[in-house]
Amino acid sequence: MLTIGVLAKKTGTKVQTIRYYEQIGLMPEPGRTTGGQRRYGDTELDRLAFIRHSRQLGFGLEAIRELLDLSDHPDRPCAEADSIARRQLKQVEQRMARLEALKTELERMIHECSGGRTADCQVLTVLRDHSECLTEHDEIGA
Amino acid sequence: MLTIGVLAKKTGTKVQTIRYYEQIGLMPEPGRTTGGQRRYGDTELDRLAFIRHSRQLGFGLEAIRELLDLSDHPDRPCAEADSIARRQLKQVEQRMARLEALKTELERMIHECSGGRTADCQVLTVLRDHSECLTEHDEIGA
DNA sequence: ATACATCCTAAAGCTACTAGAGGTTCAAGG
DNA sequence: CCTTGAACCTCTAGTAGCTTTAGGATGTAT
Repeated sequence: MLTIGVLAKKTGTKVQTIRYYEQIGLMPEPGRTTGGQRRYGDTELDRLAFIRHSRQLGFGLEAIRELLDLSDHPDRPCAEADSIARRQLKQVEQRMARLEALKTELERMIHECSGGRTADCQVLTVLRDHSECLTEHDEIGA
Repeated sequence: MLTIGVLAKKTGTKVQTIRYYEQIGLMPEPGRTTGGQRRYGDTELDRLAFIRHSRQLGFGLEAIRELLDLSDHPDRPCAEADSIARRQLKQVEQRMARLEALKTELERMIHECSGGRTADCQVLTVLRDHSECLTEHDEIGA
């Protein structure tokens, strides 16, 4: 039986995050000691590891909820899991494309900065006037 | 003199967002009509355009606050603006590197999925067991 | 018995907005 | 002058995914 602190360490999660996952129903309510402290078993350890690993791969909590649900039903076709993963991949690719454009623009800004007074600073000039931009970009909702 | 709605359209911002920027002190309190409606001039238009463009390049609101401040003092050296931009570039590069690793892993997961039952689904298997991963990755705080 | 790390709950804070409720003002047309 | 309807106003709450804080209670080792 693991305390919440040990579980946290084993999975690289913060204690509060585990309680948060419980609160939103992503983790089950575990057993408690007579004093009211949570005690976990291996099932919960596996589940939390799954959640954390999915988070590391960028899946959102709702997607993870679906994946966990699929994982609990071994006999269903896996097409759905596949499509969730594909969706995630598409998002990652989109984010990368945006970041690529930003990177180019930032590099150009920095490159052109002559290191003088802010009045002549290219960094600020570019920010002031979008038409100075050579690349299209629209992050913000990225 | 511009109404908040016109200013919003010109800068591609939502009306509420402009009010929000005012609330957090990023935009100044503008003049008002006798009826209490906000009226803006070109100074505010420029400032908002600067903010929006900076956001599009991924700068956070605090960084933008600093950049605006520098922009207001043309005689100071621009080293600071330069370093803010470099910081931002570094962040973008880090995010890209992380996304690259995620992309690789997601592609592998999807590629290996045979399309059968969830019991054999590679997508779920990989999520279950981090040691199945071939790449290092740690997004989450990305 | 006592010390001290760890645990508990509940509520607020974070980023950067967005959305909604419920009411007021402005500009144009009749 | 009066009405209509779009756009404005404030205030509050909600979004994701946690983190932080406050103020106690518990568990374990000595």
